[in-house]
Amino acid sequence: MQDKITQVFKAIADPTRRDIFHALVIASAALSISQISNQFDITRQGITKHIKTLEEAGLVHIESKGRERFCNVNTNPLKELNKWLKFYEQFWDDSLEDLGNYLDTKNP
Amino acid sequence: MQDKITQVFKAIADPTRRDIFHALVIASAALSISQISNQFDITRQGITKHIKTLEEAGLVHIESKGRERFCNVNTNPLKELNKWLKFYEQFWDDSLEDLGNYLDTKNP
DNA sequence: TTAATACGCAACTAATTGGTTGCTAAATTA
DNA sequence: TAATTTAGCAACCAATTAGTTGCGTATTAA
Repeated sequence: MQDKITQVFKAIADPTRRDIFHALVIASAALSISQISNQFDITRQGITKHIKTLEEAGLVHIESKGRERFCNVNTNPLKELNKWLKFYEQFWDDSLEDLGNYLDTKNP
Repeated sequence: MQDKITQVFKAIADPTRRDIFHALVIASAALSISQISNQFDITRQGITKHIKTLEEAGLVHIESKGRERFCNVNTNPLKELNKWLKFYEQFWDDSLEDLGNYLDTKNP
């Protein structure tokens, strides 16, 4: 099994999954599998597989209600990616504004 | 062909490539293919393939000198990932994350 | 009670991935 | 000049991925 951060990176490395994830975030409500697949050109089963990947990365949490399964989004695992990126931020060659932001986070 | 941000996400989604990338960053000098492969347990050809992926994502730039090929790292493409994450930052929930950490320590 | 809906599971496929070995060519060193 | 080092290329392989179709089952609606 891969480590957590790899799971999250791989989950969002796929453009379709990023789209599903985004759809869930802007919906600001739990969406059923069918509701999601209606928005995409791939089959419901294809969506289910993507959802499972997102779920395993902790980006989606599923709640069953009757015959439906509602997908709740959770953006928190993205914090790990942010933390990973943070280290390399110091090597970006950038404008003074961004350097300022960096120094602010270093010296709050 | 995939779009740029997908290329960058996929490049760093692989743990070996993250390690190679990290090795290049902390080396703060260009490393040859052999110098890199000496640090890993996979073959030189394996490393070459990973380097190519990183190169196509813009995270590595190669400079030939004699029979050697030196890999220069470039962290700038990571800015795109940061920008992508930025949008979802507003949905992060600090208390839930703390609860998650708490549960992790309770159930390791 | 029957029909429709929402979904999971399994099997299958084609393409991609991460890795290997074997070979060749160019550049450097002895 | 001969041997060694650095590296690319091609072929191959096993595992994974992104997607499909077909079918069975539970839940809801008519």
